[in-house]
Amino acid sequence: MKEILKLENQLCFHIYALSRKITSMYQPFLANLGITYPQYLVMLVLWEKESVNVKELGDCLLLDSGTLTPLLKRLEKNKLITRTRSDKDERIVIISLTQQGKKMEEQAANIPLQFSKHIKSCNVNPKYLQKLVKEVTGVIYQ
Amino acid sequence: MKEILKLENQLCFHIYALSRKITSMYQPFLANLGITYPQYLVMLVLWEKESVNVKELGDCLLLDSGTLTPLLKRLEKNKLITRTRSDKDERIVIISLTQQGKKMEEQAANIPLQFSKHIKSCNVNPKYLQKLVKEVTGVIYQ
DNA sequence: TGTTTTTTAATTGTGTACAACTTAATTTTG
DNA sequence: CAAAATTAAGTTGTACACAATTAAAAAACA
Repeated sequence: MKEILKLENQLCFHIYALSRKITSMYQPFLANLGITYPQYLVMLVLWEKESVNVKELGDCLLLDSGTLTPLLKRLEKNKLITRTRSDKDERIVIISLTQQGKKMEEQAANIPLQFSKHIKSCNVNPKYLQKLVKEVTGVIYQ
Repeated sequence: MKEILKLENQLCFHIYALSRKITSMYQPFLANLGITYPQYLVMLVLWEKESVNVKELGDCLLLDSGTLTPLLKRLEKNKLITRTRSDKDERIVIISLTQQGKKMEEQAANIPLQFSKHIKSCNVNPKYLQKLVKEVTGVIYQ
C-alpha cells in the first residue's frame, strides 16, 4: 500500500486516539461528580465566568448549539445550572450556576492533581504532556 | 476561581478541541468518497492489511465492538467491505475489502497531500504538526 | 418605516463512543 | 471429558458531535 496512507503516519488518528484516551482517564474522577467530560468542560467555563450565554460557551468550547442545547438541558435537570432567556435580547439564553453547581468546584479542585498522579502511574511523563498543551494550543488558536 | 481549574490549563481540552478540528478539516475530502472519518480509519487499516477481524480492528483503532459493529454494517451496506464468520472459529467475523473498497484507495491516495495544502492555507505549520505526531504517538503507545 | 439580513437557539437526523450486558463459541482446568 | 472461565461480536441505552434546517428576535439599511 501507499506509504502515505499508512495509519501510523496519520496525524489525525493519533490525536483522535489520544483525545479519547485522555477523556477515559478523566472518567473515574468525573463519575464521582456525576458528570461527563463535555459537561465538565462547561462547568470549567462557568466556574471561571459565573454566567455565560450559549453562544459564548460555544466560542469557548468550539461546540455549536446542536451539541450544547441538549447537554445544557441535562445539566439543568441535574440542578447544576439554570437556563434563562435574556430580557434585553430574547434570542439569548443565559447559563448560570446553581448553588449546587458552585459547590461542585470544591470537589473538582483536586481532579487535576489526581489526574496528574494517574498519568504518572501510567508511565506517561506529565512534563511531556505539558509541552504538548502549549503546542496544541498554538495549533488551535493560530 | 482556582488557577488549576482554568480551561486554558486543561491539557485534555486542547487535545479534544484539536481532534475535532482536524476531523472537520478532513471532512470535505472524505465527503467526496462518501465516508466519515472513523470509516476512513477502518479503510486505512484494510488498505494496509487487506483483511482483519473485528478484534484486530479494535486493537488498531482503540475502539470496541459497540462502536465498530454498527460502523462496519454501514460500510457493508455501502458495498466497501464484506463481513463473514470464520469457519475455524465461529466467534470471529472477518472484514474484507470489496473490489469497490480496493478501488477507493486510488482516490484516497491524494488526501494526505490535499490535507497538507489545506493546513498550510490555514497558516498551520505542517512541520509543527509532524512533530506533534511523534510526541502523541509516544504518549499513546508508551 | 418597512423590508432584508443577520444572529441566536432549538430541532432533526445521522453517526459515532462507550459502559454494561448478552450470547455463543472456544479454552482452560479440575 | 465436563464444568468453569475466557473470548469475540453483538445489543441496549445514554451522551455527545455536527450538518442542515427552522423560528424568532434584533440589527442593518434602502
